[in-house]
Amino acid sequence: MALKQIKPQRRRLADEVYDQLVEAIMSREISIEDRLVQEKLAAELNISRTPVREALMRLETEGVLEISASGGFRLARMDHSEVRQLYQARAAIEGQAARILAVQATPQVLDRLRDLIRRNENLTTPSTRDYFVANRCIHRAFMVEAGNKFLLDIFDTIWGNAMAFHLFSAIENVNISKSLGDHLTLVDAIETGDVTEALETFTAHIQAGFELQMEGLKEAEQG
Amino acid sequence: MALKQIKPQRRRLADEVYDQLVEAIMSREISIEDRLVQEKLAAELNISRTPVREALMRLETEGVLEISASGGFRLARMDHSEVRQLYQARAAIEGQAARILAVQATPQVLDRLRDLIRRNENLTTPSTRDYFVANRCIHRAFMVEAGNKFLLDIFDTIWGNAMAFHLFSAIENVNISKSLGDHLTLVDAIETGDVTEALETFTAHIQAGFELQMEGLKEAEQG
DNA sequence: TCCACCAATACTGTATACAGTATACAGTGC
DNA sequence: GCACTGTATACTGTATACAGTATTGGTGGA
Repeated sequence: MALKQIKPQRRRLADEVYDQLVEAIMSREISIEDRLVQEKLAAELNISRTPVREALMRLETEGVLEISASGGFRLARMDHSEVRQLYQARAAIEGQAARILAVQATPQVLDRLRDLIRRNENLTTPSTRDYFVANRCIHRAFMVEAGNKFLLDIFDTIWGNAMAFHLFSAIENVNISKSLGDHLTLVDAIETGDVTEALETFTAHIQAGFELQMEGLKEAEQG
Repeated sequence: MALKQIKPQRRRLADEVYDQLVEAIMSREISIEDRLVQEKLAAELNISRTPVREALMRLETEGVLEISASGGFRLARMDHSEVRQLYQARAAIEGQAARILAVQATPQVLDRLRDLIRRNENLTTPSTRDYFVANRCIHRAFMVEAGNKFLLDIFDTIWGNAMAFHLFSAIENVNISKSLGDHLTLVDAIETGDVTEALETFTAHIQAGFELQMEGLKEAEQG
């Protein structure tokens, strides 16, 4: 008898709320001036306040939401300095993964990465949202292959933050394909086995993304 | 008029519970085989289950606790591989801070750091706990001076994890003072202004801490 | 018009109650 | 004695009720 194992993770309502909120944020259904109030959301979802509260507080500790002065939560906003800081944190985490991979990556790992990159860079119907997802998928793969669960956790938190602000290649004003064609060279840098080379290549890639981002932000402000 | 903004941070019971749990973990009042059950804790603290639940779940997402199979939470266990991963994450974060400081640190910043290090390395009654606290205080100062709130957040999470396992110089079997005398050289490395030099010095320092840690773990297992 | 003060309300934090699920355990048949 | 099954128990997840506090809005007085 070979039955599939039933999902061991009991899915809680709070998780469901969390996912729905993330989805709503990414699809811009929740805007910067919306106020998210526990009672309202609970009524809308037809559940009690308890799981809603939990989801909201989780998003708050992750930095996606912040408490509004007049009660409730709203999308945290990020100024230029914070965007820079976020990219610095990204560089720290992903750069370290690159160092690790430079030392330990096997040919099989490199193949897997190249394969995944080709599949994800080959978008037929590219919306900005698709770009963001593909970009995250590619970068996440490096983290997974590096095999460090703490780095992976931090990565997810950072990109969760970025998601809230449509950062990391999700700004419309930028020609995103510029930054999305570059990922195979990252694998090449890892393949050299040179730790510093790998780090510098990743850092440069992320730095380039940062500059594109800042351009986009400036244009968005002027336009 | 330039008054400091009063922090309107309402202190909630969940925060209190959280702090008490952290304190209890650090002072080893909670051991690895203890099971933390919401109802029991709530009764002990004479409050309701709600804030207890919140504190426990916070510690769980931080990786300090894990859900026990038979219900309740218990201290998460960390094997050698995970300890290594944690140190890798540390190196990523603190190494990046070092790179930032190498670029932007002013003489005033360097002075402040040296001053704080001298005060903290000068322990008169050194318990292992004191060492841990002093060590964290020193390393945290670098993060604060780097001025990146994301890196600081991640730092706190990582050291929160370490706290749970008495890691990062809190193992008794190791001659801790070896690693606690080294911090002024970190400032020197930053002062050179050489980004790579700063990174490498920090990485080496953390690597040395890791090796001390592993020695301690091995001795603890054999003894 | 502006400010002060008071009432209404909006929202959160905490307690408690209820229901569902998993674990432990004892009883029954063999 | 052993395997299995039903039942009690333990614990969590969710709902709801209650209380306190901050914000809003309005009213009266200068």
